[in-house]
Amino acid sequence: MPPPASPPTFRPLYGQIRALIERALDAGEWAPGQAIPSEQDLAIRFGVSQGTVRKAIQALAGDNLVVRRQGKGTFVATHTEETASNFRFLRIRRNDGRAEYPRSRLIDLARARASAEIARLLSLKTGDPIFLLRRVLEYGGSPAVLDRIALPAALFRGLTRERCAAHAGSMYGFFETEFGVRMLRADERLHAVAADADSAALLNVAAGAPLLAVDRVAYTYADRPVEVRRGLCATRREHYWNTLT
Amino acid sequence: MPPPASPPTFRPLYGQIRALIERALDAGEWAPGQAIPSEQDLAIRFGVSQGTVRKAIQALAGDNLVVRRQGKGTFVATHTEETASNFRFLRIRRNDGRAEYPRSRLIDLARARASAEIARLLSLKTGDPIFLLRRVLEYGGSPAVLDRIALPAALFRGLTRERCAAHAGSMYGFFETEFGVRMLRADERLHAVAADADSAALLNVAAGAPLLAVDRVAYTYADRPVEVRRGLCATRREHYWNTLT
DNA sequence: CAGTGGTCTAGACCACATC
DNA sequence: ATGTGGTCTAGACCACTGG
Repeated sequence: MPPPASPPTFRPLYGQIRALIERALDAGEWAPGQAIPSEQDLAIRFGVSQGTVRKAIQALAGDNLVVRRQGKGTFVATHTEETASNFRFLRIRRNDGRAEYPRSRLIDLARARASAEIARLLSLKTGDPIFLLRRVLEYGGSPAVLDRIALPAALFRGLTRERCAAHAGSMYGFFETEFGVRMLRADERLHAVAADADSAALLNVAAGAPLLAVDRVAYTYADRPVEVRRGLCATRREHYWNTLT
Repeated sequence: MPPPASPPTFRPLYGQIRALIERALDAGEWAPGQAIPSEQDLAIRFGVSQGTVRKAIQALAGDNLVVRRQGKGTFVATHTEETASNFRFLRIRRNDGRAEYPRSRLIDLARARASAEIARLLSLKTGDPIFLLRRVLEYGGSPAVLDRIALPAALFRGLTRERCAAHAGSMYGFFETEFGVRMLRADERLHAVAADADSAALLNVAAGAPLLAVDRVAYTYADRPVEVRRGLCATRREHYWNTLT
């Protein structure tokens, strides 16, 4: 008979170093977009070899928590760059293949209290204060996506319609810069639904038209959930893309 | 003035080794599910160090072309295992979270000629012979997905309704075992559409009901396209899931 | 027990960016 | 010239598997 399933206590050194660096990132020791110390410096700091630090950093880079640039250094990942990292989590593209980032238009912003469902997804208690905001993404002036976004009020103190509307780029860049909330990962579930009258008007489609509903929960460090959103996408000129491996 | 943009000719050694191993995989030197030679053996064969072979193999493992198992060896990836690898490319899950693999039911199978669109996607010429098949995926006896699948006839000689219906598991396991065609990667584009009468009947929904349309092109080694399919999913009890990083 | 992949280290050198 | 990350090597040892 086999032994009674001894716990898998083994944890490689580079995994522990990775956790230490990740904790430092979470604590804000280095700002988004800024360089973290060199491999050599971190090796001295943690008392391990450079190769072990390298494996730790490469694991972090694999999860997009940092970005490595040969000859320059390793940088804390950010949503605020001019490049594709700005819209890292945007899976909506134009059908014709034209590379174009959408324009965001705020519809409304309100304080509210978390429903049981929202509370569960955000690890809050039912009735905890949240923000609810709606916005539309437009491609070439035409509305394509209507997002309803729920945020824990505790993490977004001072969020106002004005500050929100003033920001041109991506939502997550805004969250990162203004509130220090960094989105690292998100889970999505997609359904096909019929447009209700309200959404249909905002998306400029007929009521009842088929829409792509994208339900997302976004997480920051240590898998703490910090956003729940539902996006409704009119897939006339746009689509949701994905690659399977 | 800077030099006129010399071509980036640098290619790391482990990348070249990776390409050599990949070519051997493509040539069928080792069968799916079987072990490839050990790192040490491959290092001798290619005249490089074990560490370089390791990096090459880890790159292949990262793309799911092989699977590494500590203490056992490195194995050619397969779609025919009892585990999750059987339905590696299936992104449809039940809403209630119950882990359940669907049952596949063949609707029909026909020879046809590639349309311009299909030919383009499969790198064929318009009019080249293809197979067109339709099947339904059922969860707990209820139809959830209707797939229309186009395959180049040249790669699937001898495909018949009987052989197709006889196979219980995943489509790609069937393709791998019976025709030696290994699906390695796929691109998907999702739209929301209204159900036509035919699809609605097969999916047991009302005509005009919103459906999730999943358009997929699947590739084998060297990015050769070998399948085009459109899946129509009634997302009542199921959804399409994705993780963003 | 032997064989496999996994970890850790140390050193040398390469490619890239900046000064 | 210097400092960064990237590659390549060599060797030692660890964790896991199966005979």
